Amino acid sequence: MPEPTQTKASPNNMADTDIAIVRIAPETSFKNKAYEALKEAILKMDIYATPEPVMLDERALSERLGVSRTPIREAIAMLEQDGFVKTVPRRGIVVVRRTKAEIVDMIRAWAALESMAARLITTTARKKDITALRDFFKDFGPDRLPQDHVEEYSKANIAFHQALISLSESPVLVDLTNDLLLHVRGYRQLTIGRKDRTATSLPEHLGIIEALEARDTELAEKRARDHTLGLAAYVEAHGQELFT
Amino acid sequence: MPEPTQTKASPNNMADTDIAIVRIAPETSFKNKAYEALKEAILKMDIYATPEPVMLDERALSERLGVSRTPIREAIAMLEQDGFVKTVPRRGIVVVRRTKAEIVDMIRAWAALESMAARLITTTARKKDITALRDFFKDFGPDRLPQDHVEEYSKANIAFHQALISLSESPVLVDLTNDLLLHVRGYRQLTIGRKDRTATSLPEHLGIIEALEARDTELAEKRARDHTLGLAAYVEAHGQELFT
DNA sequence: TCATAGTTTTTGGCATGCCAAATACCAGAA
DNA sequence: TTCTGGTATTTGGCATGCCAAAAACTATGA
Repeated sequence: MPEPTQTKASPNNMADTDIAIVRIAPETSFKNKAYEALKEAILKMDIYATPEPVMLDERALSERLGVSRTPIREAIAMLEQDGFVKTVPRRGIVVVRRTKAEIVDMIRAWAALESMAARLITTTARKKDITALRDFFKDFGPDRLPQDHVEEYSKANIAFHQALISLSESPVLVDLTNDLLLHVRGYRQLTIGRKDRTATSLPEHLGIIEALEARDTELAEKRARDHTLGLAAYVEAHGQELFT
Repeated sequence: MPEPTQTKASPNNMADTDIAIVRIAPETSFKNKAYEALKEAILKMDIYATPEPVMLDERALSERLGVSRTPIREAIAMLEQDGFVKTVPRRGIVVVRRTKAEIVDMIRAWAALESMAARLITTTARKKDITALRDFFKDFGPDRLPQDHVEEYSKANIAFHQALISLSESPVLVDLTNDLLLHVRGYRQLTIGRKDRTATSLPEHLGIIEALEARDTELAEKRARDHTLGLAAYVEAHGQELFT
């Protein structure tokens, strides 16, 4: 379960000279530093490139990061909760590889969460915030097609989806989808062949925005859901060769 | 992110005398035992009963469980990933209390996932499995009203929802909702005043089942969503006095 | 009595070292 | 050369002990 993303400042009213002293920087521990470092490293590496499973070594990592094994082990335990690694007792720590079915499954869950976000947005978000979603695609149009700038469009795409979810004002939806995205994105071959999907993507995005602006709850929900379910179907249909 | 629930037996074909030797019991480590024990303890305690935050002590726990602090700390790190506890550097480990807004938010996410499950079920589940969902409520009817046996109905209720999600054959949906349920259930005052909601619950459940049987994807999704969103609205409206 | 400086205690963070299981490696026999 | 038994090595699991920050406590003085 995700943490609430916020770090609420305690509203305790002290004396009159209350200068919003929140509490000095928690100086992130080695454990957390190791967690972040390992997580980033895992997301950066291309897990699906090699047929052999990717292994991690506690001692090597501790040496690499300049800390003892203890904080490393705690970080590994956290990553295992996230589902990024799996430690096998006297064998080693292996970076988890997702099957196509699992990726598709995750995208479906993502679709569920995003459609709920769309639903909430129609009832609470401000008009200007909704309209601002168009800016993510302002560099694309009939004269500058997304399919001709796949990499760039891909970034705008992800930014759009994250901004969309954020508009729901729901920390749980935000955190859950971010977690899912991390897993799905790790499967970067998703980029391959995305070209033929990119063409339909932009109009669908705009359709979602329009429904949101119209405060059409049911339509916005449906469009958001179908759009992401479309991706799931695409991966399911065109992804087999990408998994060993 | 949740682990896939399965523990797939490796299908490596050895010699001819392959007697399905799967791999001796992994003998769960102290770390995992501690994790399970602490998790259960946290879920069992009534966090919202006292106004003071509930604290945990590493040393006390290690003594209590008869292990050293190391596996305890690793278990704590895992629980922190789950969002059950929060360790504050030189202060202690505090069991996280959810605000009403957070609980409502979680229920909404749950609604999203469950409606997607309903959607999937209409296209893949077997008729007999869907019909079997009625069994959870076979002990209730016009002559034996749910609101007269709230405790019993509550258990049937949860069992029904979990069985429903399972029918989706989606490990991700199952794991995510289970995680959410653990947090929501911890807020056990949810039981209070549930009596007036129980009356409408049963018909709604049956309505969901009917839509599933009719393979009406849209209707099943809508009914599942609205049912759980109804709970969210209920908590939002009637739950303020339950949070300090 | 109350404020304050100084001391002790508590508490999580972390380094170290040993253990046993699993594996890799190697020499000797067939 | 190949199989086999045994030994060295690797690897995660865990116990221990010390450290510094923060809190609790105490003695001192106005």
